[in-house]
Amino acid sequence: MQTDDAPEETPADRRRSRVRESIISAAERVFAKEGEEGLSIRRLADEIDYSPSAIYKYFGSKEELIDELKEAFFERLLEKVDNSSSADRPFLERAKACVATYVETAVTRPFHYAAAFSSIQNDLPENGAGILSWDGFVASQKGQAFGVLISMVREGQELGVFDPALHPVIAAKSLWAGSHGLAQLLIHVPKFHQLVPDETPMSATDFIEFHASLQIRSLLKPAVASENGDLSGQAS
Amino acid sequence: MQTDDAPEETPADRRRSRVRESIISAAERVFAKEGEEGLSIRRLADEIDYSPSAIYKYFGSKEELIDELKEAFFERLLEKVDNSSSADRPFLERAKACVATYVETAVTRPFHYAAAFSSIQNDLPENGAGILSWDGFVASQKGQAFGVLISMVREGQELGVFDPALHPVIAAKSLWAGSHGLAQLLIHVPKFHQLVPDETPMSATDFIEFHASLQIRSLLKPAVASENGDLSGQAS
DNA sequence: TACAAGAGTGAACAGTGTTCACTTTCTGAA
DNA sequence: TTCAGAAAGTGAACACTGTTCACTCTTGTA
Repeated sequence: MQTDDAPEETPADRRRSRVRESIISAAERVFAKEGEEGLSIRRLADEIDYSPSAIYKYFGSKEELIDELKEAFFERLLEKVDNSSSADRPFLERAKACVATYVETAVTRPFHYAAAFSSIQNDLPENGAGILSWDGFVASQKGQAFGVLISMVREGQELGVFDPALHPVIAAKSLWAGSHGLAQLLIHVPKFHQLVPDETPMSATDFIEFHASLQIRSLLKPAVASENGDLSGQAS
Repeated sequence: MQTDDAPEETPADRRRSRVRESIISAAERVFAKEGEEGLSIRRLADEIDYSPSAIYKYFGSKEELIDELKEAFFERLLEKVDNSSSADRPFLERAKACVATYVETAVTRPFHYAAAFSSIQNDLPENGAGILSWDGFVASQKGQAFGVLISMVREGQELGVFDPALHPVIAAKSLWAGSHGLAQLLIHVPKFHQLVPDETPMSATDFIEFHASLQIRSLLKPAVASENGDLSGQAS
């Protein structure tokens, strides 16, 4: 971002961004495998043959570095979800794929996804308006991915398959909650998807598919609900 | 637990468990307000007027201490959910209340709830059978709360309101994912529940209620789906 | 009263993120 | 080409963290 809009790019600039990139890619490698716990500045410095303090010439803090990893991840996530929602298929299939893709991508990089929802900021009661406005939110990567969901709900309503009584934004939030929850449980509860008493194990993909179906079903116009069958909950 | 089944309780025992309790309660106080980040052994020692190393005479590690806080929290959570699901009300109301209570209780102690789902253990591919068996899972506090959901789904099916085609365990997992997701988003996304473009803010409680309704609706037998109306998504 | 078990302590270890004075390297203008 | 100044890079240090360990002191028991 800061290299593109610069009118001139000197060799020093290129050198700098190359070092910066090497830090990022080393961080990405370690973080994807071991998460925030395994990623220490000293270790990172070791891997790229610099001193720990050198890293602070490129990133203000460890948090800033990790934020960049998370943002890049959410960019990929948004892209994938966006693609899956704009494919050339029947609407209900696309809707399901949209939710499923979100969960699948999240699970691909568990540490990235989990870290993005790890910090708790207790909102100060003084700033009554709230730190996070709607506009600020939709501008973020998270918000953009959320925006895809909203338009999906709207489309479903226009097509007459989704319940028109639902507020699109609020329904989308429910959808997001459901997808987020499944992703989190798959990430944090070891064998979540194949956790059953009797011997009918299910693949993660099948479970994601099933969950997506259930979620979409909850939004259907009551009249058409019966037309969307096949939710036996068994792997096909 | 270890004090009750002891045949004799000497004054030393009482003294010991009193100190232990003071550690726990100080930890609880700090953790509830500031989470894992604010809770350091040295600070805890300061608050109870002991040396840091003294704490290790009572708890093997910081993690062990926090685990106890989390377990106590999940005990409360289970109790509340259990109560709400066994109240004397129409089934669909109870079902909704069950989900809503889970989310509300989780949000009450955000740090406890978030911490319970914060560690990622990459399951080693060698132990193919999986670390977490079904039996081991239902024995845990999390598993017990999950068990309540399963019986709720079963009851709904027996009453003929829930889709009999659904596998109760798998449907319950979807339900859990949805509830968990909402709780997490309410905790981690600052103004999640009142995040709307136009001027129709919603209270957290109302949103939880709405989400619970949607979730229950996804399980309804297709035929009766139309009987359960009023999901406009607006605060009442 | 003597002895052993337990409670409690202070110092230390190994680790963390971060800062800062310092040297080295590079670059652009005189 | 020279030279000032800005970057790049460094090592030592600071203030933390969880944890351990040899040590003292208190307590209960034989």
